[in-house]
Amino acid sequence: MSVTIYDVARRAGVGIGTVSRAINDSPQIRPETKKRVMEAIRELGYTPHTMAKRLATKRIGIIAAIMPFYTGHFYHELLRGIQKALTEFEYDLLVHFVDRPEKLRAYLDRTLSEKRCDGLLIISMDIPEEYVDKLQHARLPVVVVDRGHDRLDCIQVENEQGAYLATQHLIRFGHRKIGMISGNRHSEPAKQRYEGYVRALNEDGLAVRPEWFVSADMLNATPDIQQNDGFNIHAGYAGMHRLLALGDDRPTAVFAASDILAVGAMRAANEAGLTIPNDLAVIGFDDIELADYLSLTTMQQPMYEMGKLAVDRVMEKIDSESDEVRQFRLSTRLIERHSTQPIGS
Amino acid sequence: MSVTIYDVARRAGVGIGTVSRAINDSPQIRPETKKRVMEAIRELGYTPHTMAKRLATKRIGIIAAIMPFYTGHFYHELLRGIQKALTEFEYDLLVHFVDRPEKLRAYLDRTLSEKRCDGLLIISMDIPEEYVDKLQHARLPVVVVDRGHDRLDCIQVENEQGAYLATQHLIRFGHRKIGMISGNRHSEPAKQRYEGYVRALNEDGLAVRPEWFVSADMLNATPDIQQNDGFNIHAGYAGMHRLLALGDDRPTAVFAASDILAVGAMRAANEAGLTIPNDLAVIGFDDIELADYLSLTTMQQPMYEMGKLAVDRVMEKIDSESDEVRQFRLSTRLIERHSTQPIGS
DNA sequence: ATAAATATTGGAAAGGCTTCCATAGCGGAA
DNA sequence: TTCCGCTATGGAAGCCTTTCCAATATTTAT
Repeated sequence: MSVTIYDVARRAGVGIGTVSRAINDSPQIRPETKKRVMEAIRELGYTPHTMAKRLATKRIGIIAAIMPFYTGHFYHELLRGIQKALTEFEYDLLVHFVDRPEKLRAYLDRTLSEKRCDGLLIISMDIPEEYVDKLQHARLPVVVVDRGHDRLDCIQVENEQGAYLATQHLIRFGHRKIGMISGNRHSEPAKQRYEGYVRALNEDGLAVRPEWFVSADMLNATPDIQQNDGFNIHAGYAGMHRLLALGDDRPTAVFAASDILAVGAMRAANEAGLTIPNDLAVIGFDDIELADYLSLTTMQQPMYEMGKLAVDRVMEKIDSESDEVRQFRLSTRLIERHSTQPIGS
Repeated sequence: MSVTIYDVARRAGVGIGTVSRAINDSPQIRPETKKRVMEAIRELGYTPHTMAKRLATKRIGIIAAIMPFYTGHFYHELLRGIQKALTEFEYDLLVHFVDRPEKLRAYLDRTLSEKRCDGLLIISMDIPEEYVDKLQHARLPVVVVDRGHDRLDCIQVENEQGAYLATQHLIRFGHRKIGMISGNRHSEPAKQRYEGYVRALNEDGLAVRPEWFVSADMLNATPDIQQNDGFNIHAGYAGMHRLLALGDDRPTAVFAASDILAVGAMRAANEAGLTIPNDLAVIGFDDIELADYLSLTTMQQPMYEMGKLAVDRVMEKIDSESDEVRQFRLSTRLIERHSTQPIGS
């Protein structure tokens, strides 16, 4: 029914092996022969059968990405980096969005029981221990993105260092009373950023006051506030309210563990009649689109690079078959805008 | 090397056909035989080879989605719907983000020359005429989402009707001077929404004043303002500035062709000292996450349903092999919040 | 008990490609 | 002219399923 290499071979007066070599840019073929084959291919309108090829080569040409069902700039940029790199390898991207942890298990089971991709990118998700074993046993190349891992390859941003720099930035500008608003404390990035915040404060001998730290899980457990692991606008808003309730004892500057938290926080502050940065300085983390628009000082994460690196690494693993595990850490960059300024200026 | 059905067949003491039947829940097998086979499968740790299966069945189990590289709630929800439906069919989703129209061509060429999916969803994109022919000729099931099309199956929201209802809502609240801020005029949704806006005005005998209509392409061609086809926060901001420059002659209410435009517009209005909804009413279109947060009245698009419907339809086409072309239109719903209120209340 | 109908089963063939090995063709060295 | 050592070529075998048809086992009807 459809045109196969046999048809092409007959038409070009060559063997099927030669046709295959012509298609795959093998050096083992005379240029003129190749030309004749290519001509036959064009005449017959031949297109290679992808599945047959995959069966024969055992290469699928697909990388799967599993990621949480969050929206936002972070994933957008990450995907852009992934896509860019993948296109260069002529690989396709299979995405699977996950909204609940059980779904991750289900998907991993399916991926492991049917080989549907050559490699896997697990983004912003914690991997149940038993699946780490399964993944390693199946020898499926995996790169964990936006989370650290000791037994799997991983790529993450220097969260601790970034938070340290952000807090230091506020200290440099003369702030002594520095609060932090965070997503759920138990999430990996939240923990690391908290540590960086504390380190910067300690280094300058500033107080780490428990009441100046608010995280989403400390607030009402409304679905709004818990979504996206507590990194959402509502948590930022409610968190800031909590800080403002402290009255005169409130922080004069706030490090928000993500830009979207900062946006909610700024809104609460504005509504309370505070102007930013005069009455309150705010620094975020991520550098989302809205940050530029609202002139929010923030720590930029190299998301695009992270995506690219993740793909490069997983392709490397696919090719090498080596079991070596490598951890990558990318650094953040301070983007100064107008939500922070030297005190008294 | 790897375990195949032959190994399973030998172990279970049956033929390979029987193994295949056991795996695929064929009714043509005795329950006890099936049990024996399943046992052998477990013992050997057999997993079916996906590519071989695909070669044999000519079913790939993948739907590809091509979509623009926009971020935002709209695509988020759409993907959620797509994913949900696909999971039910046990199909995978291949996504390809496109940032420039040439890329669309390149991807379509690749998709057409190698059969890498069973069906295609083309989202929010205009399809070059020549590719319409190619797609039809290749008999690849295609559903166009968020755009109309006369020769291909398509699913879109009732843009005209939605805009009509939005404008009518403003009129009902007593507004007579109603402006509109839009993305690029040449984009399909922008055109349709403009028509709805005009229809509502005409119906009530209100003036359609050219200076009350601003679209992204009428503004400075900075990259910021042109991104996302003019449906972005910067265009909303600049557009509102333009309207405010009209002084006393400015509209008292504005229909923004998307929520994100409305957000920019509201910001400009706030900065100019106007309060919403008292000094200016604003209605958006989309119902993005931020709309709820900012209490923006808007027209909600059934994006999740759209995604689900798109998948259902493309699966239907895959199964039926019929060439029938169907157009779907989903209606929008008014979500009243606080950015609009009856005049004088 | 026996024929007829039905339910199960086995395995060859098909699906379309890559790869490997044997063979053919070629130019240059002896 | 005869070999040798390359490169280029042909095509069988292999990748792993599904499917179809023939063969066998089991029921059911008589």
